Order: sequence, then structure tokens, then C-alpha cells
Amino acid sequence: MSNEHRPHRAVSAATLADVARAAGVSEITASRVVRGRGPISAATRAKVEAAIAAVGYVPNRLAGGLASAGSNLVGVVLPSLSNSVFPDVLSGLNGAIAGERLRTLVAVTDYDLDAERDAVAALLAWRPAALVLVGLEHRPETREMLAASGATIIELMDIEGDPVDLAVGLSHTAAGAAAARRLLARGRSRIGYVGHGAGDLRAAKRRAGLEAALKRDANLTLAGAHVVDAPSSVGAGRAALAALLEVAPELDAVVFSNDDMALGGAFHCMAAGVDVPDRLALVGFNGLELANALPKPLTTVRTARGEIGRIAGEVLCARLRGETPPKVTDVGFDVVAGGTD
Amino acid sequence: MSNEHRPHRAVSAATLADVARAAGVSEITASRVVRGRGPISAATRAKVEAAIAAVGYVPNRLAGGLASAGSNLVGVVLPSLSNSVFPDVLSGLNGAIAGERLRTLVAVTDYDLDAERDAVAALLAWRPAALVLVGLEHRPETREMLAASGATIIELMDIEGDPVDLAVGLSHTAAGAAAARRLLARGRSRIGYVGHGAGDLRAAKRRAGLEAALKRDANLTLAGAHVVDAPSSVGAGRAALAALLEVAPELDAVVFSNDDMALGGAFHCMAAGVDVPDRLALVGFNGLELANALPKPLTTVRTARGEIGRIAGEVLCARLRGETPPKVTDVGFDVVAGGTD
DNA sequence: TGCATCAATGACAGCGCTGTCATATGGCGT
DNA sequence: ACGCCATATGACAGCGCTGTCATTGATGCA
Repeated sequence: MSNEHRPHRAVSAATLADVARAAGVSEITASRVVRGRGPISAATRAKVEAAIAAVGYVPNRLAGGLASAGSNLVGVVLPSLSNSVFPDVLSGLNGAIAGERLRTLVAVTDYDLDAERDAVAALLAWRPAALVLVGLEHRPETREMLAASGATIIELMDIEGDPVDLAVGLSHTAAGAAAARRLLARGRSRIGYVGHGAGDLRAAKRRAGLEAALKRDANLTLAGAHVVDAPSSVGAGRAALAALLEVAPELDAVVFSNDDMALGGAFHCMAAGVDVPDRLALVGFNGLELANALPKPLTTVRTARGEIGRIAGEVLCARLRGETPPKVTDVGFDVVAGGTD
Repeated sequence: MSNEHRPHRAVSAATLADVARAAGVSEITASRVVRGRGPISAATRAKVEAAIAAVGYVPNRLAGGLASAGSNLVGVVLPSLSNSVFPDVLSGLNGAIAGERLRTLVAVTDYDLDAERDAVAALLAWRPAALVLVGLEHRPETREMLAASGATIIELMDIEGDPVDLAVGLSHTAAGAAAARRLLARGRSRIGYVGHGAGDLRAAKRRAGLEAALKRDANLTLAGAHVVDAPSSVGAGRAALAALLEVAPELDAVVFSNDDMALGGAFHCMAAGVDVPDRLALVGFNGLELANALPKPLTTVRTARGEIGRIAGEVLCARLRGETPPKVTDVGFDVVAGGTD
């Protein structure tokens, strides 16, 4: 009469031994059929496959991983899922590793390096074949764990710094500089900046690259800046540009920390009747699909996000096959000339 | 001299036995400290914790899961990551289960029910504590696997149908009907529809609800429809509305399959000089943050996406604790009166 | 004082699978 | 006829951990 719950376990999951018995072969032979390894005669394979279907066998990767000293999981630590950037990366990665029967185990840190450390520890407990993180800046303990794990480590998005193992990304400093040069070439000189919360280290590098290039190429400094203490969002961008123009109405261009923020800026301009680009130029960063569908497509610096994920997956597979992929892969970026500058 | 790669394993990972030896206690005692179970004296705990740090111990969840017949993983099968809807759900879920030391193992199906079946099989191999899917429609084999697994199953987003176990969502038929009633109340009568690819069953239910309510309440049928054979996107929405207005210029309102599509529609109207809402009303679905930052905020039917994830996490935790959560949780929806109707 | 109770710790087996090595079988060249 | 190799299969141990039950003192209470 017990109404006891056994949340963790199937009532009585079939094991490989059940399959083997049903097929009249040994466990190891059944195992080989399941994994597609080793020489198996067609007749045996058919028997085992029938047995698998008959008993409803689902392999137990916990046992398999333990026995073979490692899982087919790829740990992925992402700062956020709230704009499309990291989901795009994740999709690219998923697509590239699906063929190798690898799966992603995802953790999200909200741009918190302590949360990243904890996530790495938790993911390492699954003995992943590889671990994918974002950025090159981590807590020292994180780097130690990564190095000690012996797993393949891939750091995404950024290549300016010292990778633990492998890196796939781009130079955000250069991307910021490209935005600066673009605006200077278009004759802008009173350039402002709208940014978002401090956790995003790559956005900070872009801003630094922007300021450095303005200084170097035209001896300019930012004519105004407004940074919201919050994650990036369209609403935040809209409010931030409004606030910035309030105190610095003379600006003739604004660079945004990313496209979400820039989109908000574009919406503010539409609503407030600010003429874009004649009165004010807007430049974003990322190259989201959405920003290209605007009545005036956003001028932005496009990063190949899906591509970064895909290449990371390929680099990872190469390493797992025992090859030696390049330590750093620079996927670069494009300045997309839209209608807002 | 061998340059052999051991991709899967740390050079020599410390085990619980190493910790126990270093701490001068038995393995099981070390295990209890690691897991925070059972009565442990403060002195012993301190010794073991020091040993853990000294040897750099990282627990092996593969072994732990095998020994205790179940993992602390929650398998999550999502149709897509390409608009913010499912990332939002996932964030909510992650937040709600983090406290219980559960982790999500994510698979993406691209709205393909066969891919969903394969994903379920793959996730089940990890003996997850629970499995979270989207929608109530699955292949028969999928349902069988789910039922046979004995795990807690939660189906998200939809509540119209027969849940395998637990469901958290809303009535999309009712949401579609709400959009219809909203437009009728605003005096619209020549109502069109812009939709996206066939895999999205919930979008189809919304359309059905829309059409049924138009018929029932005003004896109207759709005055035009354009459905793109592609995933939803802002660009697709923009192109689709342009195409629809080409063949049905007399429309005075358009309902979109979701906010991404509607945003594209809004952009088309801005670009083509279609006066919204005087000449044409636009209604979306989802209530994305972004759509609310438009110069004219989008009128839409908001679903509590993060909330659905959060509640799913709570329902799940309740079940794992042995409680009996409600079989179906209706989170409802809100009609958000924006400026586009 | 004696006995139940509780806190703290340990011994042992086994979770389900796979790596390693061994074995059986048949074809083939000489 | 003989060894040799490739193919097909199996026996066995053990991966690292935890559930179960046992053990040891210390404590409470009549």
C-alpha cells in the first residue's frame, strides 16, 4: 500500500545483461552492438537489436562513462542566455558536435566569475570530454581546476589574453577600433558611448578599443558616455540614449555596447524625432539578424556567433581525435554598413 | 616517448579514496562530508575538507550516479534557441532548480518530433531525475520511453491535451481567441494573419483559436493569410507582411504568429509608410521585452515565459521531494494593450 | 545500575558497463 | 598439411562511488 516515490529510477530498467540474455549472447557482445564497435556478424547484430527493442533497453551512460573513464558530455559555461548571442553560439556548437555523439551540459553564470568557478567545478564532476567557456578572464582557482582536469578547454569569443588551452574568437579591441574608424571616416567627431553593466568584459574591451582609436587617429576623446548598471536590453538602450542626449545634445554619433542597446537607441530616436543618421549616427555591435530588418538597417560590427560555436565544435572534435588544432582561431568581424551612420 | 592523447581523463584524478587516506578516515566518511549527509563531527569535517583541498578532489558524478541509481540532471528538450522564448524558459528553470543542486542537460530539436524522440532517448541514458519537454504532442515512441522511464516528466507551454505526467503552460487556443476579441472590440473587421513554419504546433493552436473566435463572435473568417515556410524571425515577418498587403491591401488588422514576426511587420509598416494603428492594427504574441521598447509598443498577448520555467522547476522539486504537485498548472496570459491596435 | 537511544564512523558489496586479454573459427598461401 | 592472420565472440576485473547494515562509545532516564 506504500505510495512511495522513486523519482530517480525506472521501475526496473533493463540492463545490458537483460539484452544479452534475451539475445543469447554475452554482455560484451551486446555492448559492442549498442556502441557500434568491433566486428559483429550481421546475424548477431540483428538478434541483439531485436532484443534491445523487445526489452526496451536504454543504455546507462553513468555506468558507461564510469567504465570508460570519461563521458561524451561537453560542459558549456555561458554568461547569459538573455540576448541571442550565446544561444546562437550554443546552436552552432551543438550542430558541430552532434555528429560525434557529444552532448552539451550547460551552465549559466550571469557574468559572475564566482558563479563561473562553481559551474566549472560542477561540470568537471561529469568528467566531460571538453569544457567550453566564454572569455579569457577567470578566477585563478578556475584556471587551476581547468588545467588540472586534463580535459580539452575551449575559450570562446575573445582572443586577447592567455588561453588556458584553445581559443576561438576575435579581437574586441580591434572591433571597437573599427567602429571608431568607421565614424571618423564618415566625418563624425562628437562621438558618445552607451554601455551596459560591468560584468561584460568583452564590451569593456570594445569600448577601450574605441577610445584608443579615437585618440590615436583623431586625437578625440568620447564626447559623452552613459553606462547603465544592468544587463544589456533594448529598453535599457532606449533609456540610456535618452539620458545621454539630455546631458550631451551636441553628439553627432553614438556607439553602443551591443545591438540590443543600439536597437533601443534607434527606437528612442524614432520616438523622439531625432533624425538618424543626419543628426545622429548610431553604431551597434554583434550584427543581430533583427537589427538588419529595421526600416534603416543598423550599422554594426558583425561577429560570426554561430560560426564561433561551429568552429569551436570542430576544433574540439579535432582535439578529441588526437589531432593538434590551432591554439587560437581568429574568426574576425565585419563592419556592416547599414543606414544609421 | 608516446605522445598519446587521453582526452577523456585527467592525468590522474584524485578519488575519494585519496581524500580518505589523506584525512585518515574511511571512504564513506569522506563521502558523507562531500555530500553533506549524515552526522559528522566538526573535527572530522575539517580534516576531510582540508584533504579535499590538498589533493584537489573533484567528485565523480558518473560513479556517484551509478552507485545511487540516478543523476541530479534534469533533461530539457527545447524546440529552438533562436528567439528569446526558450532561453527565457530555460533561465527560469535553471534559477528554480539551482538550489536543489540539479543541472540541466539541454537538447534542441528544431521543432522536429523525430529529433525530439532521439533527444529523449539520449537524455534518458543519463538517468535524469526529471525530463522537461515542450508541448504535449510527441511521437508515440517518445511517450512510451517517457512513461517507461519512471522519471518525472514535465511538459511546458501548453495545457491543451493529455500530459504524460505534469504540465505547466497556458491555453494557446484561448490566447488566439483573446487576440480576436481584442481586435473585434477595437472595431476591426478585415483581419489577416501572418505565420511561420509548420513545426510550431502552439502557433497553430493560436491561429485556430483566433479563427474560431472570429467565427463565433462576429461570424468572420480571416481576410487574408500569409505563412512563411521557415522558422519565425523578424526578417521573415517583415517580408511576409509586405507580401500579404500586396494581395490583400484592404486589411485593417493583422495578427502575427509571434512577436518576432510582428516586429518585422511593424518595421515593414514604418518603412512603407503604413499608418499603425489607424490604417492597420498589429497584434503579436509572447510579450517580448523588446517589443515593448518600440516607439509604439506592440499590442501583444504576453506569456510568462520565465515564470513557466520557474514554476516548472518548483513543481519538479516538489515531486522529487515526494509531494504531489498539481498535474496541470495554468499560468495564463495577458493581453498587453500597446500602441499598435 | 541497566537498557534504550543516539551520534559518529566503518566494512562490504555492488551499481551497469567497458578495457584488456584470451579463445574459437575459418580461409589462405605455400 | 601447416602455420598465419583476420574475424567473431567471450571471461574477467574493476571504474569510483553510495546504500545498507554493523559497530562503538556516550548519553538519557527510570
